[in-house]
Amino acid sequence: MSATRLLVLGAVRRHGRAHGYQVRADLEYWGAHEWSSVKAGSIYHALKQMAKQGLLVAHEVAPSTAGGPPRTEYEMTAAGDAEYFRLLREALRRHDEKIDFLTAGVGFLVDLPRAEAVALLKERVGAMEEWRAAVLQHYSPQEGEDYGHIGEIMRLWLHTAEAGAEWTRALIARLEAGAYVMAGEGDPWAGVETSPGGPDDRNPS
Amino acid sequence: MSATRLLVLGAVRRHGRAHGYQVRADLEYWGAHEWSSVKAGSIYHALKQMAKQGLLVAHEVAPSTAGGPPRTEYEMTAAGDAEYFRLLREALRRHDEKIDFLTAGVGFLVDLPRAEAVALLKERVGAMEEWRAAVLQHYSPQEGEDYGHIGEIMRLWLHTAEAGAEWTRALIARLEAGAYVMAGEGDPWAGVETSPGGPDDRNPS
DNA sequence: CGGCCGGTGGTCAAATTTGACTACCTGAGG
DNA sequence: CCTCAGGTAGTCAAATTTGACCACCGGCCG
Repeated sequence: MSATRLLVLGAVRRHGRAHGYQVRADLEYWGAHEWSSVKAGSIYHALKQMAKQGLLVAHEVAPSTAGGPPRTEYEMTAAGDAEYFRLLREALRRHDEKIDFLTAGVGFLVDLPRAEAVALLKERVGAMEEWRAAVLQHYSPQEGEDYGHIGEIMRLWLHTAEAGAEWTRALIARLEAGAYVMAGEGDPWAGVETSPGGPDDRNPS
Repeated sequence: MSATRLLVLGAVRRHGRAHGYQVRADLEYWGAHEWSSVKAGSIYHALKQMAKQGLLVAHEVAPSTAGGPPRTEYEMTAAGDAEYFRLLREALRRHDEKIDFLTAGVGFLVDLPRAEAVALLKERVGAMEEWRAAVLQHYSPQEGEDYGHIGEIMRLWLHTAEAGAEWTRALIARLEAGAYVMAGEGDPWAGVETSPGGPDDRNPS
């Protein structure tokens, strides 16, 4: 359930067929390096791995148009498409995953039909509320107990979760009000560029 | 800059000397499995690795008090202590790290003198505010631009960051009001248990 | 024309994480 | 007394991530 696979599958799917560098460039353009530490190396690894697992097919391709070593193009398979949607749904549904996974899911949100996206997000909110109640229950100091500064951890998580729930509710409202073009409503990616230039790799922090 | 190393170093430090299972039990008791996916395997790896790097020294020890294979105890070195504080400071200072790293930092907050902790947290808030301004600047839609649903990613991050900043400010206030016993003020860990029992490993999700 | 800078496309080793698995001992129940 | 559940302590292979590095090409500057 990693963000990497979702991002890479999503990028390849967008083009139908893509080589590693193109995926890399897209992710860079989408600002993925800002919120999801996906390094260049992981992309090539993920492509190879997923090809081995039948989620993609690899095509060897001649030395390329613009200098550099020969490149390999990858194409989605039916299995890859299924896995993509499985990951996408998990990303939106689960509240107990790393935030970069959710973020990647949001990036591909419009690949789902509107009703399903809303349903998944509502499931998310519900799970967060349950979780919140469970934490409060478990950590409410009983007689003579004192969690000391450890209580701060709980506060931090409750605070973070509350913010996440708020954002989710707002997104649901926007979707229900008809925001964005979703799957089955035309081309969701119209107007949203993929990538004009290449990535910028220098000075990786 | 991983949460694992900070957690493991912190746990060993707490006991002065500890074997892998003890660290594992502590983390479990602290609820670390709830917020920081640190798996048992990683703990043993981290211990060995850090021993190899001179942050810990390994002592071979006889078959143990309570059944099971012989265990290895690890002890902090001066270098380990320095690394611990380096990680701890980074955890509190950086706003651009994964949340489990921050959480681990909070767990060990009281190992720092009060003034330093407050200073680090203030640095954190400052950095978040700058970051926020930069994002808003960069993503304010110009003439004819439309980020479409990609704007949701930015909203999510701004929202999350805002919640983090709020929590941080509140924590600073509590610290300035004298909450908790910090380094140099007595025993910060008085009353806060380490671990009474063992970890529970079944049904790992 | 020579050199070199930056973009292109990728490989590689090392570190880390993950999840399953092993092996031992103790105590309770039959 | 036997067995079996469960706690104790850790290993291992496979997957993944990280960060450094390589090789090639086009164009620009002097």
